[in-house]
Amino acid sequence: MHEIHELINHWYHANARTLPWREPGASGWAVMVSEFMLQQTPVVRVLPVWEQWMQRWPRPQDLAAEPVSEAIRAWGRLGYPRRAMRLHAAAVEITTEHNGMVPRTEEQLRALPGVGDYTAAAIACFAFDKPTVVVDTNIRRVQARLFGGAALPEPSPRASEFARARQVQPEDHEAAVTWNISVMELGALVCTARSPKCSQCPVFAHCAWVAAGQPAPHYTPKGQAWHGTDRQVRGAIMAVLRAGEQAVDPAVFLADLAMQQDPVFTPLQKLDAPLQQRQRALSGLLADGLAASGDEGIVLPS
DNA sequence: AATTCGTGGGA
DNA sequence: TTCCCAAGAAT
Repeated sequence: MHEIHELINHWYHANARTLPWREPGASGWAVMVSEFMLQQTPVVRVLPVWEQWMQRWPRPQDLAAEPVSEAIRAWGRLGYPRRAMRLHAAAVEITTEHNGMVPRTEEQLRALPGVGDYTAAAIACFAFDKPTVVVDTNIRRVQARLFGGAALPEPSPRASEFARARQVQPEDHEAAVTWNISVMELGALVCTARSPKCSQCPVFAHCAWVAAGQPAPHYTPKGQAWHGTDRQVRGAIMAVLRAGEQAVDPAVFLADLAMQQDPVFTPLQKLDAPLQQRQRALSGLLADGLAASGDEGIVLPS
């Protein structure tokens, strides 16, 4: 095990990507913002948005001083805009409850909106050098192969995976901190979900999956439906709200009106969704706080 | 515990 | 073109 630790940590030092939130001077807030944006979103798409975000709101209190609508707009097309809402709420909480300082312990981080087990462990480790047990989709996949001999991890995270992750963690504090990011990076760059680059793997000779002859997955991942879903409609509505400067008449969202020539409405015009679904999607957004009812129509929440 | 929640690039 | 899926969280 000790040899595997050294091989992967050494591989990381030689092959890690240069990312702004990994720079030595990166603040806890910088890491936290990156972790929110990286939840289910690839690095390459996060990079430009993160840069703008940090430029505009270099501290939690800078974001907290603005309405949620600004956070949702600045989130752009990263997807899952509720993350922008939660990041803003977390910034407010940090400002009011933590004196503007991003908490350093997993427990305090975990209590913030939008921070689950993974994100709490990740921030504590990457920003504050705590030897936490970080378990993300990359780490789950690497460990499923390397130690479990399986092609893929279980469809959803299990307690046994967390237990194994803790079990294989280096004892040394500094080695453990590096291990978290190293295994994650290995999963992102080499031990990928589709067509892993085993020829480049530093622990090829130790891999249980390779030793087993690289068996196929014992299940087939179920795809994520998109066309015709409420999410698609919600996305179109949010795109209109983000792009527009003023309130939008609810009727515009709910009916196939001959909408203005304004290109702002093209996401809706390209939509082929029945009235009932539009209604449901809009209601959902209002209920989630991603949209609000203003005097003159639907607006981003203030 | 199973679902829901955006988006877009690559295979 | 269609399908996969990417540093998850909340319910």
